Parts: sequence; structure tokens; C-alpha cells
Amino acid sequence: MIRLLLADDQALVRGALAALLDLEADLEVVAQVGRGDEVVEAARASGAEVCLLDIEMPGLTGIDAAAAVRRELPGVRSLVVTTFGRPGYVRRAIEAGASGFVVKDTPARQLADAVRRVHAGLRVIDPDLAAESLIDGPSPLTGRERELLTYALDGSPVAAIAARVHLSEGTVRNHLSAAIGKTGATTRSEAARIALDRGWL
Amino acid sequence: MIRLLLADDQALVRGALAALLDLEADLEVVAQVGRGDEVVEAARASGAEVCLLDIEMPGLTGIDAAAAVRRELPGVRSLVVTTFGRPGYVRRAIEAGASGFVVKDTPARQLADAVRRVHAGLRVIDPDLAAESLIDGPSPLTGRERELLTYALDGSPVAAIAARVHLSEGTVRNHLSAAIGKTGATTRSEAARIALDRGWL
DNA sequence: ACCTCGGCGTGACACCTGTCATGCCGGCGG
DNA sequence: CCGCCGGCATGACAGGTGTCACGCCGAGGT
Repeated sequence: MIRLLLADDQALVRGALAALLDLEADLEVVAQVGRGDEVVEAARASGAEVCLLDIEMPGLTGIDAAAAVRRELPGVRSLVVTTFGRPGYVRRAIEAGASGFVVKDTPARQLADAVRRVHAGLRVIDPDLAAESLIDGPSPLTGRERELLTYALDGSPVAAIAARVHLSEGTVRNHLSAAIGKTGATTRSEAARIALDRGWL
Repeated sequence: MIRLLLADDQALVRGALAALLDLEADLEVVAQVGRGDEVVEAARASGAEVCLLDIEMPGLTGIDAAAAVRRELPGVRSLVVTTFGRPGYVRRAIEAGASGFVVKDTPARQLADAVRRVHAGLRVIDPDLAAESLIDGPSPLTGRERELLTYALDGSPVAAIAARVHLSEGTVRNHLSAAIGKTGATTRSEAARIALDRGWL
């Protein structure tokens, strides 16, 4: 009997996944949480062996939660399940100590197998995403560039960003210009969108 | 026995919802599709009585699919289930003839009840969203404004948008300026993001 | 110690962008 | 019929934006 923890902020999806996995004779969902920062505590309390983690969660992302599980509960394995197949996510999830990475549009029947493989100590990674994450490599953005791009995501004017990070407008423009070059974009909004798509933020 | 059709582009979520709803004694999932433009045909072939429709789907949105069901199969009711609780979505879903609107972070056990209510001819609408969609009213954007905003979503320069719709750059700037005023934004990217959040696009 | 290199920060310049005043056109009520 | 209004289109002007050349500093390599 494999003991499972489910973490997803959408209650409907969480409950539905629980129903799906409980149908398997050798799987048992022993805990469900809706926030990333509740994962470690719930896993410890319930004695979970495998954690199914969504990335987009309040409190802590699924990737950071996987790192926390790795650190606090070394025997527990993590399987990251997410909506968005962003190449950078795969890399970061694996570096954080996750044993597997699956996107939400894989067939439902494969999920239980993925859980079993992870529990057995194997790695499970979506092959398309693995290839994609290899070809475009790790994020080329520097720390400042990444930070300023996240502020630029909502289309804020340069002046607002400059004030927020206590920098000259010229400096902000310069970092963003570098990011525009590295993403192949022509405006900072486009650069921010591209970086987000690739999981660089 | 209520006959259900499930439409969601994420196979994992679709399968999980099927598992969840099949647990109910009086519900039966008779069809599953991953595209909006397959809904009507599958509903007809399977004799579904209620359609559970996600909004974000390839081919046709869940809202447009609800309208198509309304038109082609008048006896069949639609329940829209979506990730994003955007006020404009509720209004448009109801106008399209959907009988219910539920967001994906409602508790799983309430979903079956929502299906039963819709099947019985009642309306099921998330109360918070209903209130929100009333206070900020329908979209104040004109046709052109909405069109140009969608093109501005990815941060394209004005020149690119102007070329795409065969208009002068000045005209494009003017429409976008109007949209900026109506959304309370200060840049077109911000305006596009706000309009998207409210379901105006 | 010296050099080099990459990240960071700054200001000047050319260009793009948002605002405004203006005009055209179709629909609607007096 | 006529005036009025709202949507659409355009160009001029002021201000915001991306690019560039430059300088500073700390981390390796020689």
C-alpha cells in the first residue's frame, strides 16, 4: 500500500485526483492540502511516502515544497504535477529534489503508474519536456534581470519599477534591455511573457 | 440516473473528475472530450443530459460550446466549470444559455450537488462571483477596443498591431488609449491584463 | 600584482507611445 | 429634417522607452 499526499490549490481538482487514485488497489491518499507551506507538516503527520505537488499554489510553490520535503523528510519522494509544461520548471523541479515531473494533460491512467515508479525509486519525467528543457538550457537571466522582469509582468511603467527597487530609471531600462535581447523580444512586456513561458521567473 | 458529458482539455483533470462523479450512485459519465468543438456531437451521440464544460479549451471555448448546445440540443443543460473566477465569464456564460457556473476551487463534494440541481432545472451560480459580476457590470469596451487589446496582450508594439488590422498607428493608439482610460490602467499592457482578468476579452 | 571578464549602475540620444483636438459617418429622438 | 451622440479614424505634441557608450567593482586566471 503506497501512502500518498495530494497538494493542489483547486479543491475540485484535488478531490477528483483523490477519487481517481483511491480507485487503485495499491494506492491510498492519506493527506490533502491546498497550500505549499502545509506540505511538510501534513506529510510528517500522515506518514506519506509520495507527495503529488502542483506548482501553482499559495504560500509556497510546488517546487519549493519539493525542496522542503527533500530537506526535512529525506525518505519521502515528490512527484510534481502541473498545468504548464514550461521547460525551466522541469529543470528546477529536478534540482529541488523531485523524483518526477508530469503535466496535467497526460492520460489519467498513466498517473498511477507514475506514482508507483516514483515510489520504487525511479525517475519519471515527461520526455517531450525533458528534451525541450535540454535544448534551451538553463535561464540566461541575471538576478536583477529576473527580478525586474517579474515587476514588468503586469505592464508597470519603468518609473514605478525604479521606485520599487530604489534604482535610477536608466538602470532599470538597461537591465530590461538586456533581458529583451536574451529573450529575443522587442518590448519589455513581450520579454516578460516569454521568460514566464519558459519558466525563467 | 443522470447522464453526464465532461469537457476539459487537461486529460488528467478530466479523468479525475470522471472518477469523482462516477462514485455517486445517481450519476453516470457517458462521454468525455478534450475540445470545445467536439461537445455537441459527443453529447448527441451519447445522449447526455448535462454537460460539464471547462472554459479554456482548444477549438471552442466552454462558453461558446454552451451556446452551441443550447442551440442544437435544447433539452440538454450546461454547467460551466472553470479555473478563473472572472466576473465577465459568469455573465457571458449565463447569456450563452448555461444553467450554472462553478469555479474549480469549490469543495469537491459540492460538484455532484450542483450537477443534480442543474439537471432538475435550477440555476447554480457561485454567489461571490455573481455579486462581483453585478457590481462592475458588463464590458464597457467597444468592438475595436476589445480586438486591439487582445493583440496587445503579448506586448506587441503598436506598429505590429496596426499592420495586422490595416489601420494607422495613430488610430490604434487612440483606441488603446480609450481602453486604458476605461480600465483605469496607465499602459496598454496593464490595460490588457486588467481586461483579461475581468473576462472582457 | 595585474589583467580580464561579467554583473551592476548611470546618463544622453533617437524613437515609440499616450494624450488631445479634430473630423467623418450612421443611428435615433425631437 | 435636423441636431445630437457614440464609434471610428487621423495627425501633432509631450513624455515615456529602448539603445548605446561609459565607468565601477569583485571574482578568478596568469
